[in-house]
Amino acid sequence: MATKRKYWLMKCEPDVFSFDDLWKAKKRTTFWDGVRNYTARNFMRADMRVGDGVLYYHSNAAPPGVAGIAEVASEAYADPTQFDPEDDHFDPKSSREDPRWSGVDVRAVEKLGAFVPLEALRAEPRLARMAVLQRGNRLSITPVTAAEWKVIRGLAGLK
DNA sequence: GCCAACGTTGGC
DNA sequence: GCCAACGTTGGC
Repeated sequence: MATKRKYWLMKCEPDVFSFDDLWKAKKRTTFWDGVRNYTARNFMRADMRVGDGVLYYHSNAAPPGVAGIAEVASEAYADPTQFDPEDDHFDPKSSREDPRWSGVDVRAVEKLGAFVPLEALRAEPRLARMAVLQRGNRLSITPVTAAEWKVIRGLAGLK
């Protein structure tokens, strides 16, 4: 039996790579590089599966919020930026034999009827326990429950 | 293993 | 630009 589909929220700064950028990308797909947090990395390595749903969230934006629907498009594999001394995400302590950091491919699958600002997420009682809304949360990748996924699709004008 | 210092995130 | 909250680092 296939593993149950899971859901995630992934943060990206739209000035760096917005949902529209992803939509316009080749195959609407990009490699999610630059994750340098062990919790987020472990989610990708251990828990993400191809086909999992992704809320594409714009952080450090005005306003911040959910900007699109995407999906996990590959298993986790080594993030090449960790090996590149010229890259901002270079990690001198990582090695090709035992890469410290991984990423996954992410594919845009659906545009929203309406952008869902953070303010609207906070205003929805059914989302009160959502991981990304908890105090002080800075994780770039957080789990989303199936119920939360459904509520947010509703807020976005999708069925 | 503790914990202070430091760097980063991200909303405002 | 500010700053609270957090994760990581490194001295001990």
